[in-house]
Amino acid sequence: MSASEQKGRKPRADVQRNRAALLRAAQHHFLRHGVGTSLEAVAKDAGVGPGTLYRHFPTREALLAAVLQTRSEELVARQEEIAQLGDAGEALEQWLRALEEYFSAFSGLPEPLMAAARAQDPDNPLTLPCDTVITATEEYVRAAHRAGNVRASVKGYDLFLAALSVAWLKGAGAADEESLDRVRALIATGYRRERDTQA
Amino acid sequence: MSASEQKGRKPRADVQRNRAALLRAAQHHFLRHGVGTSLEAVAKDAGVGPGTLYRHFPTREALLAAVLQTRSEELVARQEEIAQLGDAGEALEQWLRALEEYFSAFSGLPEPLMAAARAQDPDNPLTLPCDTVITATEEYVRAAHRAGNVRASVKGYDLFLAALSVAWLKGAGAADEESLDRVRALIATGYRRERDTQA
DNA sequence: AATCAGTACGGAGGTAGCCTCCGTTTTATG
DNA sequence: CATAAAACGGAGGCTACCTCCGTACTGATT
Repeated sequence: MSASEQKGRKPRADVQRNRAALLRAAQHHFLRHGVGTSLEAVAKDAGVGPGTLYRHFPTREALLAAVLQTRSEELVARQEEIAQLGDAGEALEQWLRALEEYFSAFSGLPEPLMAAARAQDPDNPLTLPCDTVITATEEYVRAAHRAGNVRASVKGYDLFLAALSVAWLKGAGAADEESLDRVRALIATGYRRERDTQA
Repeated sequence: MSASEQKGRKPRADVQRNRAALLRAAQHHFLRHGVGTSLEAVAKDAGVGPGTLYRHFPTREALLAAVLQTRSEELVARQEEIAQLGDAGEALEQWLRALEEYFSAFSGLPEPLMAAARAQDPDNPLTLPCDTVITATEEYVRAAHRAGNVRASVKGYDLFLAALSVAWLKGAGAADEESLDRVRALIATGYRRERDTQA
């Protein structure tokens, strides 16, 4: 018993079934309609009543965090790939790109993530993943600092915010890919340390 | 008769009265609770029924645009101040700062502005102010390009998006002023053309 | 197999906000 | 003062949120 398991009773079958159905339905709806989607619709789609949904996931954030779990695992995988890279500057760049994709998983996701990042509310289920990526970003920045790839004034949290902003721009659909690429380049130019200023 | 006035009948007194009361109440509520505030509460506060509110302002955006009018005028005033400046780079910088403040007038404002900027829907009352500031930004960027203060790859629309993003960060309350300042600096470093790379 | 107790289910129902429709009231005008 | 056009306002239909509690299900025990 590592922590909070095996209370002596086998978990009920319907609980697991419903939880899985809810997660499946929720992912579908979040993808299709963004994080603001109707939770009642999710419940109906999963074939359960609203009460069941709220028992499993007391808040929208709880459901979101659970659905996001899959993406978090992808992010970890990306980190392992990135670890293969020799160049710390390149690693940071790829990490920021991965972050941005993570934040763009569902339209409207940046909003609650930001709220969680700021509030540091231990009851918010998004706080944990949020803190995790912030810490990771800080480490990438630290490495890039040591390698001299990034301006000294740049902090990890700043780049977290920048990635979140770009994801917001993307998710709100306000910008075509070209504009987004130029904004990304703008930010990259902003944090990179000039070693060879090309012309 | 310039366009659509003086239809032969004097405008009713109650119409003007109610409109003014609605605008006053709306500004108050937008300031206090953000752009997502309850419109019914606004109506009640203005002392009118919901029907009256919706007759005057058929959509939330219409009300928002009307309330924003005052701020737009402030922005024009800022433009005149900025016009006094000799340096195009300085002018651009101040304009972006003014833009950011404009976008931060109410919490949640960047969202509908972005939607309006993208959709180009002539029925959306926010499209006009949005286009206006985009055009103005493009002009400041053009001037700064000519003066050699800004990288050639940077477009006005990019900086509009950047200002909107910073306003979003600010309004969502996700960042302390220090972080925001560093993000602003990051962006500024990104668009400025390096002439004297300070050490 | 049958019972039992604990757990989970589900949907009814209270709350809130959106927006519309239409009978009533206000208003400018002759 | 009479009249018609214009505006009012609130009732009501809708959707979504979230909770509460009687009922149903499930795993354990005998």
